[in-house]
Amino acid sequence: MATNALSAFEPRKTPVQARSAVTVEAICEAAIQVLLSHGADKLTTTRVAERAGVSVGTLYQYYPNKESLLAAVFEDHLNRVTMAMEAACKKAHGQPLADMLRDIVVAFVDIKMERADISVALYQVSSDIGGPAIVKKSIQRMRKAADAMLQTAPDADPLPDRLTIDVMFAAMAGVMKTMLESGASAAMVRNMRDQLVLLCQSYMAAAALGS
Amino acid sequence: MATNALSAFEPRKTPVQARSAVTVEAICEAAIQVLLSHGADKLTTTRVAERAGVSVGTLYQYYPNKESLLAAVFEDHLNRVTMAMEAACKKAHGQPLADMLRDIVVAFVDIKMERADISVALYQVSSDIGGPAIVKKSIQRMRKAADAMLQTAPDADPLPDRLTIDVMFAAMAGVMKTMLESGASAAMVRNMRDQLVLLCQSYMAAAALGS
Amino acid sequence: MATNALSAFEPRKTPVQARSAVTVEAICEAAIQVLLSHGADKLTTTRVAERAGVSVGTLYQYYPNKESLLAAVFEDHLNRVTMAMEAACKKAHGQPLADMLRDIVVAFVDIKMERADISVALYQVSSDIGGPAIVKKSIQRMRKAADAMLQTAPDADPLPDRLTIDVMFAAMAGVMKTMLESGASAAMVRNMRDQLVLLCQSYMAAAALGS
Amino acid sequence: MATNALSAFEPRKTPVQARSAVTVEAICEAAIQVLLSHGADKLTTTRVAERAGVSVGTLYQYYPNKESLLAAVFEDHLNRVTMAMEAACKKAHGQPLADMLRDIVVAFVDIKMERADISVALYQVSSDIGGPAIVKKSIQRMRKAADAMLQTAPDADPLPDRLTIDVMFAAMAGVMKTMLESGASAAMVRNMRDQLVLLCQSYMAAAALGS
DNA sequence: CATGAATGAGGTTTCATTCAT
DNA sequence: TATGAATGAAACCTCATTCAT
Repeated sequence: MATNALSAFEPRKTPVQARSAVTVEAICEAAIQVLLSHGADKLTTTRVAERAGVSVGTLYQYYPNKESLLAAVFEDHLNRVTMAMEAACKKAHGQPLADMLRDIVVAFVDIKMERADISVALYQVSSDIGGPAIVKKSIQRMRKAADAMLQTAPDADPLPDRLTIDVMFAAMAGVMKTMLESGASAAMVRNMRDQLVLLCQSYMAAAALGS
Repeated sequence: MATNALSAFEPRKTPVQARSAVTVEAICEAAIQVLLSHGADKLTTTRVAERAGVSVGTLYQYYPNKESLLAAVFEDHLNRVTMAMEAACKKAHGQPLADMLRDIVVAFVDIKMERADISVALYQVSSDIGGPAIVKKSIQRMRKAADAMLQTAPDADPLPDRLTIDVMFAAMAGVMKTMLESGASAAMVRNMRDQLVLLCQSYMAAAALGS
Repeated sequence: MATNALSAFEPRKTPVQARSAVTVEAICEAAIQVLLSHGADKLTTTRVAERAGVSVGTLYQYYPNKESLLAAVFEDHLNRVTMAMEAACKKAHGQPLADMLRDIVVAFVDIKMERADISVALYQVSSDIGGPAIVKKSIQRMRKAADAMLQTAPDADPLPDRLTIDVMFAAMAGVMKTMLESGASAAMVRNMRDQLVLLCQSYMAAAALGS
Repeated sequence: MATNALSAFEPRKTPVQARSAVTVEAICEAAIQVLLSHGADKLTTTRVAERAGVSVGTLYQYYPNKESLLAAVFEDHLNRVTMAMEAACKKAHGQPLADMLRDIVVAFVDIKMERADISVALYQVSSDIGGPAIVKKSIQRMRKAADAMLQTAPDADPLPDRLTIDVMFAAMAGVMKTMLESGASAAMVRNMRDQLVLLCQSYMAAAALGS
């Protein structure tokens, strides 16, 4: 069912030729640019095509409708974040729990800040395109990676359960979102990141005791 | 500046007569209903008026434009949440820190769940109506109430700083949002609430030590 | 099923105010004008609205889409024809069969020629709007009226069966259509009409003998 | 004038090579398939090319535009019908009038039913491509063949005039169309065919007496 | 004050056609 | 010759907003 619902947002054709790949990339990038400069409600397919330097028709060759374009951009962004998190989890295998948590928080904040503008812009369109459903898939991947990582921690005993991990990620996302939307400075972000590390570490420790 | 930007969203006239108050209430409620049943992008002023049982013209007597209506609904919801939190903070004066945190987390989760549908619905329109700005005001009030509360805690030493409190609230909001959007059951919400209590308590304790 | 399929073509709201009725009439008339002057494929809702002296939005207040507008015009025309035929049938009650047939052929040709331009124009759009289904309803009414009429004929023995009547009407329609599309002169139409009378009379007589 | 107007619909190049002939045939057949499965307004050149297993570009090598393709298909169909009728007329030379009429009605119904789907499908596009003009040419050929045939009838005296023949053909076409559009069963078609024979015979006999 | 018909700018989407490869 | 990516004019339709009644 969820799959069916999402199918309407799937890209129309996969670019096989070099020319096409460039075009698709340009369209996605243009969508982000327009989102940033005009806002979600002023984002029109015509404007995106214009900014991408192609005609509207071309845009519609690759995306069956406006929503599918935004969903693709959204998914792409989430994909980068998720992959960065997976990499961070893998890299942290075998470390003590506290170090693990520090590393993934840092990785999360870093990847988000790297394209902070996009993150903020995409919050705007999330609801129009079945954002929560896409997020859910991303969360599953992250949870899986975190699980695998935690099992290699020498001092994670007992292992945190699923709920604990989900709550931790949700807290991270929430703090990050608030921070991004408030337009925080680099220094503030650093402080916030440290707090987030502390939050995760203390919460995980407490959760271990409490269970 | 922020004030000017927001002025466009202010309601047009204050209902002084009983009849008007009823009408305004009906319109707001209708807006929520439409949001829930049709989604943000299918919400039209005509549809809202229809559902409220009045004509479009009447709607425009009370709200100068669509955004002001949505902003009013959004603000109203946030107001309820904020007031509930202020009340909870006040009520918890003088208690030990852990109890305080438990109480406000419980209050937060309860008030959000009370009209969970509205919360979810409003996430959709938040960005179109300067949501973050409205949220910021709400956060300020909550921080103020929390500050006042914490100063009466016998065991809060040192007092948590502003960043700590903000991070805590942001974490709470993030976890709550994820939970609401995942359509969690009552039982899951209870579990999540307990986790959130744990999170806040452990984080506050750790923050006190760390500073 | 047929009803459901047609429901998409139903007018959107019934005009209750005097102003509206005028508007609706203007739109229908404009649709015919555009059909005549530009042809079916050049008929756009914008053009129709322009010709009617209203805005596109107004057009869409009364018809949910282009097809429903054309279907309404089509149905209206068919209605006039059908009513004229019903009247002619009724008027011919009690006459000898040959006179009956002459009268209804004359009535048919006359009513079609009266707005010959519209008839021709509507052939163009018939298929886009479920024309055959609408026609079927009209035929049923005409068959019923013809049946009632024939039963009062002193010399119709045996009474023609349903197939015979349907074939006769189909033949009439076919001849009429060919004639209209060939842009025949008034004199040619008169001749054709006489032939059609002859055709119906001879066919009915033969059918009576043959059964 | 008519010639000029039609010139835009002429095929672009005559397929001289075997490969081309196959391609053209595939395109025509695909056009019919699309017409049947999607309807006239959903028929796009791209879709036709797809179904034919060639690229749009190739389609445009053989037909200068969409209309010329449809016109070609239409004309081709009419051609088959006309040729079948000419053959039937020729074959009936020298027979009594009643037999002649029976034979050509049977031939007409048979050839139409042979590809009933195409007939119905083509009614849809007839108006977009100057259908009546194409039909007129076909009718002329059929009239000529019928004339030649009738002159060999031992019992056709006086010979029916042009109007009579035209009316007869128009009646045949009208009855056939109504039948096809109503989706009649094979049995119904047989009955209708018998009626049509009767109609033509009686009408021709009456026309002979009346003149 | 309430109504709801009218407005029309502007958004999304389609599709016949071309042309560089 | 065949391909199919690109084009962009133009179609359909929506909906926030106004204003005469």
